[in-house]
Amino acid sequence: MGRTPCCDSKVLKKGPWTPDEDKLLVDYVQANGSGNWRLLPKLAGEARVRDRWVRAGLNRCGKSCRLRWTNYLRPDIKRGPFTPEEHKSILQLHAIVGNKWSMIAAQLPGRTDNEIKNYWNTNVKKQLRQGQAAAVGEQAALASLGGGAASCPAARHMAQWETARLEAEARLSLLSGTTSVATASVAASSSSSSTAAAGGAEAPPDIYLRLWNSEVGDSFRKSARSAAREDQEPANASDEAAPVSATFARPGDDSSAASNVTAAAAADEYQVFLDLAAEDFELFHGRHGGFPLFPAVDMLGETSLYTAFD
DNA sequence: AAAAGCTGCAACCGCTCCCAC
DNA sequence: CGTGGGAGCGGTTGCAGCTTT
Repeated sequence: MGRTPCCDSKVLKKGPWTPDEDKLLVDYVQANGSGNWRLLPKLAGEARVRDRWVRAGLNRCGKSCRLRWTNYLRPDIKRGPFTPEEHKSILQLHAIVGNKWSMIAAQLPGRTDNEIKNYWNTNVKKQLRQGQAAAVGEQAALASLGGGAASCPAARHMAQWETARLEAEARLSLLSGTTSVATASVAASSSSSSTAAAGGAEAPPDIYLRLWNSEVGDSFRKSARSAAREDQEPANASDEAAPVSATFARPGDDSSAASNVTAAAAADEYQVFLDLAAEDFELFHGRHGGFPLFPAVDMLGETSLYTAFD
């Protein structure tokens, strides 16, 4: 597009940061706050000059400064291995939002998106691969014995989650383009645009739509919006329809909708979700017994969506 | 003991989104 | 309304440390 580069890569330093550079960056951010990353290297250097320090300042791209600060130098970053609770949360959240690492990180205090991304790409994916390999071996063995089709619980689980998530997104998108999502998703789930899931006025709401209106969904929505934009957004429900996957700011998301769900019901739904994730956690730790096919969904009486995996 | 292979993580790259003009 | 620039995000890479042979 002919856009000018954000920095001169021939002049600016790349590669690992030195302790001196770290200190320059930390000193500057602590004194002036983060933001304006493009000017930060120059300003940080000038501050040093005024203080009569010898070094010439940060010879780094502002982008690199932002990355170093947010992923490594920020004082509230938690170091060390992920706890089982964090692991569980990552599985849950990834099932809902996919590779939206920043959104997942927003739910895990002290963890950065980069850290979670690395954790996913190394640990979780590795476990998934191992599960698939084990399933292939198991399937071959069973086939040689004339047994039935075997399956990898982990692989099936991921496919199920992903499919369900995509379906929920699709339904949300459809709903956002037609009528009030709040009414459709929370009150009765009887919208015709979600007939595949609900199938009738008496059918229970889709679990993801219900989840969306629980505290988890609320938390996501909060993290997805900047404070500034929240101030500017009108309180009514006439927002333009937007893709759910892009913003997680579901149109028509207002308090009247939330009022249709009692606090107790919301807590119950959240617990159902957590219980389901607890199954996942055991599964990823080598329990290759029977795989529960969306027990939470079954509890809600909605099974038709997911039977294709059987 | 040394070389080869593997793993995990920090950092970079390129793209998209958002906002100011 | 269109355009340019800044900020942020996700994907990818490179390297240091560890393990295996």
